[in-house]
Amino acid sequence: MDVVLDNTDLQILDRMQANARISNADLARELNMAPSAVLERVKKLEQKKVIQGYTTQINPATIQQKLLAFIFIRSSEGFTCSSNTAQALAAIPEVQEVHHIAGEDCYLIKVRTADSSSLMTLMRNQLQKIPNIASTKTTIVLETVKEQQQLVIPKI
Amino acid sequence: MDVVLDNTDLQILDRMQANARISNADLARELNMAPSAVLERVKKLEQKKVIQGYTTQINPATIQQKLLAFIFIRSSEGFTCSSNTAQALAAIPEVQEVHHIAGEDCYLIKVRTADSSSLMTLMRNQLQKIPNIASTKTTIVLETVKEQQQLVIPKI
DNA sequence: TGTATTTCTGAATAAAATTCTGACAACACG
DNA sequence: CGTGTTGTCAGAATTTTATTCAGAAATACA
Repeated sequence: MDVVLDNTDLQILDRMQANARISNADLARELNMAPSAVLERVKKLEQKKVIQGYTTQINPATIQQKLLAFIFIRSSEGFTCSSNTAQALAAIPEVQEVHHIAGEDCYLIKVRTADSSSLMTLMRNQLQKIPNIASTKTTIVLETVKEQQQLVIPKI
Repeated sequence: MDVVLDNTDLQILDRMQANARISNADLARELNMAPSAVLERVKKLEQKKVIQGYTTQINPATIQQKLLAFIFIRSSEGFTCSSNTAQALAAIPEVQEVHHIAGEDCYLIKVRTADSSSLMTLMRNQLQKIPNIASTKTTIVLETVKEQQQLVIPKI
């Protein structure tokens, strides 16, 4: 059940993480392999769910998402963090991440909105209407220095 | 200087965010346009930096990254959050996000490691050696419910 | 209304993805 | 040892796609 990745797989993942749209032919050239061999590996990585998908990174400012915030959410006393709450949070498009965390708070979510006023609107109209949410603690991001998944290649 | 995106652009971004490796031909079919027209738009979105890149989402558990944590970092008294500190944080591969935040703390970082012991090692050997870091406050993620950038399509 | 600009279609060409066949190596096991 | 199995790979053939281009349609604007 455990997925085993050799050095070639890691090379492929490393390059595809940096550029998901690299052509299979280019990838093959970089690895000095036949395109068919590389393609076969990529397909297997997809099947084995090592590769979960390919996404396009969009400049948030250009799509009216200039504000980024992290919000800690605490459930009402006596309520365990239910998966319903998590699902309700995840259903909101502006909510880009939902993490169930250890400690007193229940969830940490990452939210993108146009500006601070639309964040307020979101919190009033969407978050507060989700059952069992007792309180929130918001952290506003002033500037993002790095935001990128990066492969940590194990020593061979 | 302001980038203007029409409905077609948003359709393209929406589909490419869901699958960055969709073929230009398929995209054109979905939008009922000629491939050349779609390709032209994608190239422009790249030039205008609306599209910042294409990445592959890798299942963290398969590459020995089973632990996810958020760490709040506070600078030493009397030190403003310097960009040097941010750069030092960003240079660590396990540190996947670095946000400069409002409030008493300076930075919020997102870290992925194999397990809690390797997180401890990272904090001792890497974080604590960065100058001007006074204290850290760590939040361990138990379960991630959602983690995906999602396009918020404006009403047309 | 005329003109410039942008965006599109459709066809041609170059390049790439995909499929397939068979070779080769590593391995398990009788 | 020999044999069958499995997994990986290269190379060629075929299908599909990316890319380029000329000109038509649409749009903006003076």
